[in-house]
Amino acid sequence: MPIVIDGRRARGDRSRNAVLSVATQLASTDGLTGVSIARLAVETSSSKSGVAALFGSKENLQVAIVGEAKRVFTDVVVQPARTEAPGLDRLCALVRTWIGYSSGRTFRGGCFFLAASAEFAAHPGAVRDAITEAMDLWRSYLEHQIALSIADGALPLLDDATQLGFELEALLSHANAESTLHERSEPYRRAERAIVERLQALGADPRVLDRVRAP
Amino acid sequence: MPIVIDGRRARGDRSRNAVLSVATQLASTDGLTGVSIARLAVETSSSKSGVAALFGSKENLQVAIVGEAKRVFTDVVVQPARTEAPGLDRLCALVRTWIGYSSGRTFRGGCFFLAASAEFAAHPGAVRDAITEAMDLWRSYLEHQIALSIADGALPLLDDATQLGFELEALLSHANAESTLHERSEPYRRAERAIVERLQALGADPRVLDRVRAP
DNA sequence: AAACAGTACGGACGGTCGTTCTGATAGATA
DNA sequence: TATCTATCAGAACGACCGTCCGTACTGTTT
Repeated sequence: MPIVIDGRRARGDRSRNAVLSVATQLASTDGLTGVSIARLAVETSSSKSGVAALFGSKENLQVAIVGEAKRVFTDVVVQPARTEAPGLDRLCALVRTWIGYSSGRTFRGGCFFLAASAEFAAHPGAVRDAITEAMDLWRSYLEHQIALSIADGALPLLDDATQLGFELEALLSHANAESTLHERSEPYRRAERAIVERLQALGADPRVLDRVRAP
Repeated sequence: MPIVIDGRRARGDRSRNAVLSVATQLASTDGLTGVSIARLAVETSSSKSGVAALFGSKENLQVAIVGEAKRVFTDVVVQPARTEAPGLDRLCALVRTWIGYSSGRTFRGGCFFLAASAEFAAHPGAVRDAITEAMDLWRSYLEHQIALSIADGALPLLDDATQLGFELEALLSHANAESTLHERSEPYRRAERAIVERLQALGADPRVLDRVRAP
């Protein structure tokens, strides 16, 4: 990624980011199909053809929105957890930051990727590929921390990292779904509780609760 | 619900059902917003205004689609499980029939309600109300079977039926999401395994596995 | 037989959509 | 200075959308 010195491209990037900032929010509630170039133009006080020219096509725009959401997700969920040591500590931190990301409505409609993946599950193409690539990256990162926990002996009763990854993602995404649908925060408490009890059942330090709950 | 003897209404009901049958399939992949009256007219070889007249408005059509999906869900998931005794046996049967319903693609896009609820989570109104009502009914039925299991002493280590209901729904819906997104059936095996182990950890008869797995 | 109700059609309505073309402007390059 | 290049605005396009109107046909009710 070369540093942008071209004033024209710099201006374009500023415009693109302004549009994408609005677009990710819109897409989390109305879907990637629901966000229209015309509407983005109105909300950013620019012309429809101007917005269209910035991305070339609607599909390109959708891919760019996914990329922007991935950037935000990394900033809000992954980066803050890097202060914790790799392994179980960081795994708990990721659970904590993810719940904060979802419940704090970083995106108005809850987790962007859960909304987008449900929308595009049956629509193969560049957009779905971008979504699955981002989600696969997140899953592999989660599983890596689980694998490290096993290697550390922090989860002595677990041997299948992928299985625990599946269960954690299930609980977190269901909390997101229930919370957005019923506009309540109780589901996050239920997910927290299930995760803590599951980790304890796998032989984790009982004080794992304090690491999952927000400080 | 009076029996229809009016020939005109009977004809209308036949037309409505024909449209709804196509519409539920379409909605499970393209969303309730994505199914258009014009497209339904083409796919049912009738006129656009004819289809529109059958439902009055698009919102009414969407509510009717949810109702049709609920009917199908009851037929495919709830009814078959009624052969098993209330309590843990029926709970296991419901898990089994639900996995069959989702993995067998009763709806092309996987579970209709999970797709619809994700789409309408941020859109209050009659459609979302219909979705949540159907899902709440299913949840309460699931929780009721869990409560009966507790009362039977079949889950001696469990005291919170709602919590287990949350966990089961999380695992099942995540299997649906992963399966539709990656077009694989492995997630259902992971959900099965997690559910069986969870029930066993709560003190259920170890042979609970045979009741969850398809015969 | 007459009045009414429900289903279906063709057609037209205003609106939104994504895309494309033209031209103006600002900035980089030679 | 002259030549590209990237960002925009304006205008128009064809396609699709949901809704409404008038009309015809069928069946029910009185």
